[in-house]
Amino acid sequence: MAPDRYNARDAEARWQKIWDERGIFATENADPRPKYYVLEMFPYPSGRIHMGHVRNYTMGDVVARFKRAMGFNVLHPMGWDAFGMPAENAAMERKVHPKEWTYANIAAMKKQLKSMGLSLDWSREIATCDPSYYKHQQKMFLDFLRAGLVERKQSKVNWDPVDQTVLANEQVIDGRGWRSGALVEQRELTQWFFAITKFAPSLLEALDVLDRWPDKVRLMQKNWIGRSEGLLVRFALDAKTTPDGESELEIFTTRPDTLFGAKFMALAPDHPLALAAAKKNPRLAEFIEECRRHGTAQAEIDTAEKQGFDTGIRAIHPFDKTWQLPVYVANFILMDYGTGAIFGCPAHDQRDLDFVNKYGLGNTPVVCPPGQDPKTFVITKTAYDGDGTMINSRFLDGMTIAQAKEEVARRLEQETAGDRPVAQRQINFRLRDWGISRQRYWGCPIPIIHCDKCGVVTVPEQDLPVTLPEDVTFDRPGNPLDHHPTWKHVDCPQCGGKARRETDTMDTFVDSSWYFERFTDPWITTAPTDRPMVDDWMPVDQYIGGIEHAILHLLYSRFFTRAMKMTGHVGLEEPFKGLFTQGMVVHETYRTESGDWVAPAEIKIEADGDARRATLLTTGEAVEIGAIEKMSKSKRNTVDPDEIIAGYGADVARWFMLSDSPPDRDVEWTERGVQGAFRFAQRLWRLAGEAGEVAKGAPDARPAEFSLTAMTLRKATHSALAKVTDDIEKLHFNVCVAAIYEFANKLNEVIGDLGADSGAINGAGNGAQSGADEGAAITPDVRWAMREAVNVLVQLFAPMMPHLAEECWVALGHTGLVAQAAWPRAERELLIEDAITLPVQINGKKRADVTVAREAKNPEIEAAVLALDAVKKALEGKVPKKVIIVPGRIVNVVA
RNA sequence: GCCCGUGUGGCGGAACUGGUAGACGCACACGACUCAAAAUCGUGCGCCGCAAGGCAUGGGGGUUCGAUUCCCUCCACGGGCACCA
Repeated sequence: MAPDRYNARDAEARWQKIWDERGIFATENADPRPKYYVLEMFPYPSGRIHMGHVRNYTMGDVVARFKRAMGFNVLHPMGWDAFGMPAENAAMERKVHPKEWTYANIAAMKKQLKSMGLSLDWSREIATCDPSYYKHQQKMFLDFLRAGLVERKQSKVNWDPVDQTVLANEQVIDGRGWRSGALVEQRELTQWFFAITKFAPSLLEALDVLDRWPDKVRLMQKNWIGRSEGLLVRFALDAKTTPDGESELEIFTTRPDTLFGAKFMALAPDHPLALAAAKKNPRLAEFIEECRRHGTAQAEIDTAEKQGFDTGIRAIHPFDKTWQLPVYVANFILMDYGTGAIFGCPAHDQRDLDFVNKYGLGNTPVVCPPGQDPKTFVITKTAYDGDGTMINSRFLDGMTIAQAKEEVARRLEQETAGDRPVAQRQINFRLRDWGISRQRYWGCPIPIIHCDKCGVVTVPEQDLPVTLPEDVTFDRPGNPLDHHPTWKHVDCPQCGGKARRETDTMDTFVDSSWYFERFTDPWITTAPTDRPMVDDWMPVDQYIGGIEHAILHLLYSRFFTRAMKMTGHVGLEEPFKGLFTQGMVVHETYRTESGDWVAPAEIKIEADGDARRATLLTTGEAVEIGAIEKMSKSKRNTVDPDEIIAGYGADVARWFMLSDSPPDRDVEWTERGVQGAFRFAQRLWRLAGEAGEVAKGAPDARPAEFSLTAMTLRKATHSALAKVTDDIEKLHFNVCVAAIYEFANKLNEVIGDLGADSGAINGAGNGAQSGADEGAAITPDVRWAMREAVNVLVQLFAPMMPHLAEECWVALGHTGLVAQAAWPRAERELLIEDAITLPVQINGKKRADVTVAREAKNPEIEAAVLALDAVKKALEGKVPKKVIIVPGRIVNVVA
């Protein structure tokens, strides 16, 4: 007899050890079964897992265990996104080496992950900070460079003058460095870039093919890539007015139709023509300097007024040589989009309108909204950007916008200036090249050497990896690689003369852009990937992670895979076939009267009628229960996975994570909910024991006939099985959980009914001889159906609560592991009933039910329905106007 | 400002392609067991109403025999982008 209570702590450690010893989750590359690659976004080794990890990895583990049971060769690996700033910060604050800190964290987190009972293949574990990993990344950098996918160019960056480093936009808070608090400067720096824009069309178009990605993420990427179709137009300049006799200005526009509404031209402050003009005009130079100071701080952009400076330069309208337009430098023109110059049509662009209203340049509407009288249509404060008919536009008048765009493009393409056409069609993207240079130590070194004679020289491949020096110091600001006394001083591989290593390292997003490909064969030392292996395993069938990576990580990975294809390292372009973005784990917040945040573990909550009261455990002081928010250290509303696992067990934590909310929405972690999950785990344990008793002595062979009780059981079994099978596939874990509860309730009910005959359950323990007497209520077919039911029950929850499932599996007399058992097949034909009960509506409101044979024809059903008292009463003897019968669904009588 | 999403009992949520709204869980109430508590088991639980019945999926309108589901409009909350020409 199994014990009454399930001891999670004991069982979980035991089963984890058994899985580990038998190596059942290590995946063979040479396996004839169909492959399935499930991957959760690998963690940054901060030192401790948090509840978000628990949720993420539980979901992936359910998929992995389910697919394994379905007969797939499942790849489910884990690794560490191990480079990054926190390690350097720890080095500065605690005088511990980044490497030491990182590996200690990895060890601690690995232990925690193991305690969750995840079915991971640890033999493929990788850490991106390991030279055996980043060596290949350096190799690919060189391959990309040869393929023209890496560029070195000047770019504006956020520069922290105190820490002497580049900051990402996210690290600039209110114009100040997040660590130093220093005012951030805009600096022009020479940086390494990946030419992601070369793939912009492909990255955009392929989004349509990613039909197993959330629409939301596809849309976000689409907007981020930002394609727009337009016309590149060369405006002639009045050379008398230009600083150095420049004769033309090229602009990009998506609205060539509005050319006759032009009132001015505008240049970005960094535009070459603006800079040339500034050399001869100190006041303009001052204006440009002013624009630069305002840079990228977002709050400023929000409120910044449109400002301009008339350069005195005059442009000539492409359709009218006598029409001159003033050329301004304006603070709202971006140098790195289009050509950094525009023509302004104030009537149909809000920014341009704001601008002319400030400088008194006027506006002329050229698109008249439908139903408006062109004679009276005026624009004052609000630009019109809708559809309409062209007006005030000479040969374009009367056309639609689309016709006018086409006509302008056609005419200007034919016209030439010099020997080139005045205009050409162009597609522009918002996407920028990916700057990967970071002035940091704890990252992948860029394998480049700078030689005064030879210039930029690549590190020869036989010299890879370029490893990080270990003897570095963090006692002063700036890049420790740059400070290192010897590391950067090398001989030039080309001329042998004195040269310097590149001291910038790569953005950590590079590290995470191909780890999923490395997992397919992390052992190969001669290349980043083993082509047959990577081609077999990729793409990742199901990738699971947070929505916060919807753009950067996922876009970079899509780029990187394309670049790897181009350089021969993989055979595909899209790395992730299915993507799932899970919601966050949120928790109530608590604060004392003095306003201090208090952790959930420090308080006690009591029911007070319908309300709840919280008090501080230590002092009994009243605590206010606040909003439900994302778990964060600052609000102190975190719950430590370790404590939950120690107290309730990993299975309970996993179950609760899956049970309450749909996986793509936020889930609220509550003590009540965890206790509910704990109670259910105990209930399953008892239920498996009781059901096992009933199932004892069940015949091996499937009975030819099933009694009503047995059929009830079988229907419940296969209904639950069908539902859970379908819903795991769709990742609707919360619905699976509900179906398992429902099935467990049903099983419990049947056992209760059987148990009503005292002694029945245990009476027929040894089959035929005693079956005749006291065991009369429990016939062999019922025992057989019960055995089927309880086996299925255990298998259904096995992906979610794998330890408890193994424990039950043994108690049911199985010798193998449930983790290795094949998923049972749902006999869906059992779910088809002979007689069906249809709801009967009268005028769309449900009034009765009618039970008819499954194959009953419509006239029969109609007759049965019209014979119902409720229907007769409603019709009051009249003939119904209409009777609608939806087969197998519903009947609606229209009176 | 532009784009997108969400809105169902006290709470989390379910509902296939337009077909019985509220599965399942939590909370709550009552009962059983117990000296007692916990655990467990049973019953009830959208709102109004004694009942018959009526009203209910953010508000208003529409399409339909029938709308949580489709369309229009308004409101609230959440997310993304943010001077992209």
